[in-house]
Amino acid sequence: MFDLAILGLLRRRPRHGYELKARLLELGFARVSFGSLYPALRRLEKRGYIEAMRQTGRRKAYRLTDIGELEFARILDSADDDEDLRFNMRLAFFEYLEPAARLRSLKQRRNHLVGRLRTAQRAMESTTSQGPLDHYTAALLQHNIGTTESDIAWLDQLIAYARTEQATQVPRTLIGGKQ
Amino acid sequence: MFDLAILGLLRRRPRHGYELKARLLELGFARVSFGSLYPALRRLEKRGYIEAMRQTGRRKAYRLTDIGELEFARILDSADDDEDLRFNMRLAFFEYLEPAARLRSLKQRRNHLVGRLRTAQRAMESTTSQGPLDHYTAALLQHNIGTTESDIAWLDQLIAYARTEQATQVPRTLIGGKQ
DNA sequence: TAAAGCATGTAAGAGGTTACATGATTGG
DNA sequence: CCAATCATGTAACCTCTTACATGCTTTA
Repeated sequence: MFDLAILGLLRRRPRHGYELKARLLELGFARVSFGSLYPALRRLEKRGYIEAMRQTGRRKAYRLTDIGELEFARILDSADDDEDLRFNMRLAFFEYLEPAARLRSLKQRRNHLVGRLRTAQRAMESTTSQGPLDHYTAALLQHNIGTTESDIAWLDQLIAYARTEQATQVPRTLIGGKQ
Repeated sequence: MFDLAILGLLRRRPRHGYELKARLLELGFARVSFGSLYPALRRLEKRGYIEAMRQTGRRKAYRLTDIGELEFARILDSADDDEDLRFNMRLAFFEYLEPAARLRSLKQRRNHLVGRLRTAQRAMESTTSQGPLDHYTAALLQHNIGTTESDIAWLDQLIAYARTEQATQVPRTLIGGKQ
């Protein structure tokens, strides 16, 4: 789960485990325990994606290897729109994705959320039709709908931005230079 | 993870596994696979919290036992504010919690979110101060702050509602009947 | 009667959680 | 020098995921 986050943070510069945890917290990934972080680091090291470099004292900084960079690019580009946290992690490293891939990724996520919104709305209708809901269940369903709508609106902003990025880029080919 | 949800849905009435999945989807818990649902059902059965009652054909409906109801109450009342999904699940079954416990639970969750908001704001400041962020990371941090603020506002509404519930209740004791 | 959808189940493997254990470094 | 914090690590347990396998029931 943290593979993407770890590789992404190490891509910026080498860091040790304890520091990684602080960065992850900043990015909004609260529940990261050392019991999962350190095993994850060793797993990634065993697979050759990262390399340990002893630092002062007990510290053990890791740096991203070449195949680690490839693996990072692979995970970053693989569609994974079902889980919110996973999408957010990918977004945190969007700078390493090329503009066209960004746009594709954002659109896919949007589609997914639209589907989720429909599900939520249908749930609201069907449960309401068979008798009045208790206040808290109704509040939850309504909140599900509201947050999904607001997430879609947010994505629309990101999509609009991504489009301008593409438009300002020099086209790779002279054909199909659609702005 | 689904224990609370399964027990809560079975508390309303007996259901079979396949149906449980549909109800869970309605409540907004999208990622529930049969590979986790059926083992969970047998786990709960082994512990005596639910009982199977064969239905037509292959169907196997489960009903909540007495100790299952106790276990449900225990999980429902245990604080668990760190994970969003878990809190939402508890909220979906708030009707089975007594008003005082609801209010306590909502306040705890609010406190937790306020802490998360502070973390997010500090992250925004500290990362901004050391050079400009790339657009998407900045958008993510800003979005973290925004959704947390909006969740707090939502909780404030729920807390206000919970207070009126308490106020309209007949006080259990004549002493301390603070409205 | 064949296809699609309903319904349950198992096995292997990956990965997370909690709890425990240890050692280094810094500040009062 | 003691406490707090930094820093890493292990082990047992649990649960989830994916993939596979099976059989029933409805409807076209």
